Amino acid sequence: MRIGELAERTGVSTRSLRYYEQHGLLHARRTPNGYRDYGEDDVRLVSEIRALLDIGFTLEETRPFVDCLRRGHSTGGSCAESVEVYERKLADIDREIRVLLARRAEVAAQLAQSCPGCFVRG
Amino acid sequence: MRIGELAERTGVSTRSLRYYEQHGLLHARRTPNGYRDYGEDDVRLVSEIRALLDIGFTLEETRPFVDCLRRGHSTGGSCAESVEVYERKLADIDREIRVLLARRAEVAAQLAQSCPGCFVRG
DNA sequence: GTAAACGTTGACATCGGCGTCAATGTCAAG
DNA sequence: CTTGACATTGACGCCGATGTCAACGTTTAC
Repeated sequence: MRIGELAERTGVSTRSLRYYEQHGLLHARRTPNGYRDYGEDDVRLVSEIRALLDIGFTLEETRPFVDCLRRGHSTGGSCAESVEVYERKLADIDREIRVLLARRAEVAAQLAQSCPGCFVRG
Repeated sequence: MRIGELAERTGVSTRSLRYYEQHGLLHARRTPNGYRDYGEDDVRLVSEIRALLDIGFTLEETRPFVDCLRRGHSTGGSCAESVEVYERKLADIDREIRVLLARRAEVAAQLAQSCPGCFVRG
């Protein structure tokens, strides 16, 4: 299928698809006229990428998952490297949450100080 | 005092000080030779800006605080507009935290699924 | 007089994922 | 032949705060 169809079926813009390819996450065959030619498997790959990006992964971090799928695994996460990324990501998220909680506390404290009448739930 | 001294006393780069001024948060008198000339009060203003930026406020959001100080209040947060920003910020942070928690859950779930042996604390 | 240290403005680079426009090629339908 | 939908590559814009460099003026100390 051509890029337009892949875009439509995955809900990803053609711009993004080319971007993914530019970064080596997607490989497209070319038809004689130079058009990109994708197979059914690519729908899966793109879906995996999107799902991960939506959860906050960077494009780079999706690479192990894509590689994993391409190696024939049923899930992008069933490879050691993917698991590592999962765990790093969990740690990242936890760190971010701690930062936000600390920040929240600080803001709440300052608010309480400068506005004694303001109640802050939490 | 000149910009170098203010930078040193506040721990803020001269680049940043000029940036704050460019965005109307700082006003500097000029000496005859064109150098910026700051007063003691400006140390306070800059400290307020930095403190807020460090807690995750945008430069724009620090404006009410600066204005508040400039109007003679002892604290940047003791004005109605500042309190509003505080509250908006708290809401923002809470929203971000919720997003991260949801994200964390999702990542943990996927990890658990693709790596049944991996334990995830939380 | 001259070097060092400081000041000035202006402009480009960063980061990430993508929108968007431009200039141009391809192909199917009328 | 022409129109329109689709494809190609390349490049700029965005967002926010700041680093950094350039090219130049000022002050201080020797």
